[in-house]
Amino acid sequence: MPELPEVEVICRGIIPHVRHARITDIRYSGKPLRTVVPIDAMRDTLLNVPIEKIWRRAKYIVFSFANDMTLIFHMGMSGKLTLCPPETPPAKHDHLFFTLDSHIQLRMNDTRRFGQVVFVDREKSGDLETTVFKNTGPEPFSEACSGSYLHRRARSSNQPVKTFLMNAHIIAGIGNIYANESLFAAGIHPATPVSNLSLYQWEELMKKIQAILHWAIDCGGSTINDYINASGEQGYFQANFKIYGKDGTPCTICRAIIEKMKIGGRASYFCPVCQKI
DNA sequence: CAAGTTACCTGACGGC
DNA sequence: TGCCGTCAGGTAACTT
Repeated sequence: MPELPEVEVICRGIIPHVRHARITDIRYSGKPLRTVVPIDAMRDTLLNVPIEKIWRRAKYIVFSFANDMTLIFHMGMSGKLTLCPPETPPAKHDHLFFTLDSHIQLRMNDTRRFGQVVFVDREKSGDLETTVFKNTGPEPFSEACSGSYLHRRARSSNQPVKTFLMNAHIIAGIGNIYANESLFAAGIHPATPVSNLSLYQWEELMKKIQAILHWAIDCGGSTINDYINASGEQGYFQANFKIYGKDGTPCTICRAIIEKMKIGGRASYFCPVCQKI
């Protein structure tokens, strides 16, 4: 599921059902996630406290409570937040169950358990950007995340551009799929050393990144309405993949056969004609 | 010290 | 059928 668009879709889907609600009960499967689940702190401080605000930062979903405590979820490779009636039997890999006073249950399901839940105490909650997110790069839709910003960060590096885009310390929210798709849209070979790219190329790439992320959110958004009923909910964007997973098939632009290579240990797809180093 | 590798975990898939 | 290796949308801690 979870790159920026998927996390954004989950977030938008749960907001109407969760905002202003209070958690009345928290249960935990006991299975370890990527980091220790702060079950005691959650039970001690969050029960019956209104949830004030829910938003996305990078690939994280942040819940802030009326008592200034904050809870942050990361979905890892396979995590989801789902809503269901509280009496719904636990599904395989449901790990956290938050019963709400709105007679709904928010669940975190995560097959591979690379996800995490971070509890942030009152003292640090006020300034997440300088604590939890101090090493997280700017949001792709923000002013700070411009072509010139990327150009500057790339100056003294020979990293492949795809690895650079997937580095959350440089720019937030881009994973393997959207790195591949954005580079195809921009006509840039994923192995291109970042120092080779001109300011103009960074500006064009940044526009493609934003357009593709917006498009993907809109596609996922079409399933938001029935999110509460959704079992195995999916966005539509995979129907629009132009390069990810398309090795061996013709490029939609030039009909050349799409190739696959590993870059930084991750599957990378490119058109050998349209994407130049 | 930038950049490559490993570790965390389950499940799906292909080859034999 | 089943056993094995490989791979999967992320990230941080390692090593080189």
